[in-house]
Amino acid sequence: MPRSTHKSLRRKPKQARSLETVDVLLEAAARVLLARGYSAATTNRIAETAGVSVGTLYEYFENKNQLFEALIQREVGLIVAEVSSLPFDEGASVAEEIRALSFAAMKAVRYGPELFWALEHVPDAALRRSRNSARGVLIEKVREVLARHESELRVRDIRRAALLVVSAAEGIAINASNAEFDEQLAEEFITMLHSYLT
Amino acid sequence: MPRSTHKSLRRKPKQARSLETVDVLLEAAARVLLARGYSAATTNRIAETAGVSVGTLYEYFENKNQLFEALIQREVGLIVAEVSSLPFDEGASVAEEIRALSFAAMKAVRYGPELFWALEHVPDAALRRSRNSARGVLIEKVREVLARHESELRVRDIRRAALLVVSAAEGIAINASNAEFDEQLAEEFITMLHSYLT
Amino acid sequence: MPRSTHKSLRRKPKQARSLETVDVLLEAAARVLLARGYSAATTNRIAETAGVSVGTLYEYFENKNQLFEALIQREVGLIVAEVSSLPFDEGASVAEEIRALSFAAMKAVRYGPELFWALEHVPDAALRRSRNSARGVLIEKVREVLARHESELRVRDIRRAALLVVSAAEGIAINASNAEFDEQLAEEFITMLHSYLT
Amino acid sequence: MPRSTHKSLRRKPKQARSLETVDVLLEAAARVLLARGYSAATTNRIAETAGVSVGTLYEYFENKNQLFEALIQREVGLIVAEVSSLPFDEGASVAEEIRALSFAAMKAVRYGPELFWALEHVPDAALRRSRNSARGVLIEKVREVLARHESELRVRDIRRAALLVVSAAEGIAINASNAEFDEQLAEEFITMLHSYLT
DNA sequence: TATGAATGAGGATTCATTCAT
DNA sequence: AATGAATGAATCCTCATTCAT
Repeated sequence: MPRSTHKSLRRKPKQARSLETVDVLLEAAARVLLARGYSAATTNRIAETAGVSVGTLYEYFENKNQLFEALIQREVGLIVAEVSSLPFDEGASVAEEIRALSFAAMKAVRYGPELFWALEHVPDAALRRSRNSARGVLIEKVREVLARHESELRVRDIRRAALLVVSAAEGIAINASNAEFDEQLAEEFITMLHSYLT
Repeated sequence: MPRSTHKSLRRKPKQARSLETVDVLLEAAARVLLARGYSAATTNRIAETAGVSVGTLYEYFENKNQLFEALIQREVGLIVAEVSSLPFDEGASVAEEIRALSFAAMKAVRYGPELFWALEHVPDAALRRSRNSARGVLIEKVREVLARHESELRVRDIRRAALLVVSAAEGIAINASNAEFDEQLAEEFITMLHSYLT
Repeated sequence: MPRSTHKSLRRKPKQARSLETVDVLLEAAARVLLARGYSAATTNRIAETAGVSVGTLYEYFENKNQLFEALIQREVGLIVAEVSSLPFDEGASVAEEIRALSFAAMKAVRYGPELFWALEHVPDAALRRSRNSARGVLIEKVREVLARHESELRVRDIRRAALLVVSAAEGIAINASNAEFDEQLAEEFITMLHSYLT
Repeated sequence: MPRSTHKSLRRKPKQARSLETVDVLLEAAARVLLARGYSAATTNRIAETAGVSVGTLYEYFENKNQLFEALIQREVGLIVAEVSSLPFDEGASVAEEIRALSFAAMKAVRYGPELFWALEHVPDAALRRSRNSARGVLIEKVREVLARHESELRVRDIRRAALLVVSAAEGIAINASNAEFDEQLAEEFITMLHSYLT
């Protein structure tokens, strides 16, 4: 599985060092975002946290938004990759498949949902698009699973059901940072999906 | 039932005009927020949109955050009020009650969920609290409904179920601005809740 | 002895009430200046302290500077009046006369030298002039005293001596708010003048 | 002897250019202050006068007050340094020593006393402290001189005498900007001190 | 490639002043 | 005469971005 490809970088990283720098910057962006919030996440602070100069940051990213865009794409990419690489299990039930899907997605959320939450504060339409496209992938994946089990299901409009499932999951993820969220709530959610679908 | 109480204003509005001005400002803040996003929602722009001068804005609000704080509280207050004033219907089923609750909440979201989404960008902990307290009210309301119908339900932990229901609803509301959201999705959601709960 | 005449007022105070208002405003200006410093002495705050509206303040004073100008003139006027009204004592020695002069001036400084200090922060050339003219009066008065005793004195240039005496006194007055300043320092000052002059 | 130490700067000047910039800014601050007064000494104007951008000003100074604080400390430091470095002359009389001290202090007042006068308008307690500490150094220096000549003196309380001398000098310095101040007044002042002390 | 000093447009906020009531 | 809400020019300060070294 290839690492993220970091498209649309200013300077194409042909050397190992450059690739590292990009990752160090994204890492720093994530850390600053989580630790101090978006309004404190200045380019200078991120560069400093990354241990490079602002100038270097701008060698790799056209502007601040593109840095966050890249961060989102990296994190979203991880989720998509994780979900896409799920082994295809012929004999699994809908419940089992949805369950596997959910946990695969959760596992890929490296910094916790808080990072996504913080990333919402980035005021750029492009980010909205990135996020939506990630959701699109998830919805599609869920739709596939549902389609494969169509005969077992009560729901008629499979596309809509997938949309509903992913949206609901998102709502729960968003609140995951709250105290009351725990493993059991995740299980309860799967129970809900199960009783809804079958 | 008064529309809003306008607590903690800088200048206590004793005259009718002042009261209007506050509302005009909140209205303008909401409009600018929706139309141009948080980062473009400058105090000058909001004042201009409201048709008053910046100075006037600062007559009524200590600072920018307090303006948005007031906006959140007003909107959240509307939801809470709407939900709280639901007529108590002895004979209603869980499904009916949840349905009524959902639509009451939706009805109170005057500017659509987009406003709440945009308000998340306000970098102030107080806002997070306001929003969370609103969710708390909704969760409690749902819990009450569930408790009243406990015998009909399959779920054991009612508190957790309420949390799940509200979180899922939030996820759907957040995506409500997308094209695919429609009345039918809302109905489907209620179907999901119904099959989960009973 | 007439009260201050309050020249150059916007609205000529023909009625008792107006005259009072002016004094109340000057009083408030002095109090705010002493209590909170010049930068906190806004026209709104002064009016509020005076118990009137800003509008009223502007009925009586063209602008903020003129208010302070009037305050300075009032206070300086008191000093000048006090010093001018000193009884002419034929038989007094230079030392006695200078002593009397010093204490007369000190007595007239109603709010303490701190007010003059604070008034220095008013950024207006006109005020500098007011203050200087007050010094001019004092210098002239001292010069008269010295001239009357010319035969007893060592100093040749009486005008210069008067300038020196008043300037030195001013330096001591400015530091009068410091802890170490006390009655004895004042006496020591008079001793200094005495040994210098005779 | 270094000109100024530039402590507590925002950006530690590691390069020659930075060090110059700080001095250029302080110079500009002094010039603007003298030419147009405190209320016209805006950060933008000072930066412009210095030939740099506002941003640069804020690279080196946390805020406007700190800029003036640094200016005061630099100028006060010059006086203290000049006075402290006075050669110790065993055989000198009190009069000669005081004379040397006075002229040393005057020489160090680069922009004339007007700058100190203008700096009084800076509304910050820290500045008051800086100024007072400078006075403290001068008083101490004078006290030392007087103590060394105690046997020749009439004054009993040497500390108080030093306080009196410095305060009087300050009063004269403050008025030094007036037309009538000249070299002869300074000499007359020294005469006064001499006749007072011995 | 990397650096970091410099830039300056833009934003939040204040406050002297006005004027309709 | 008095009021006080409204005004908006002016101020301080930030931070994304550039560019000479």
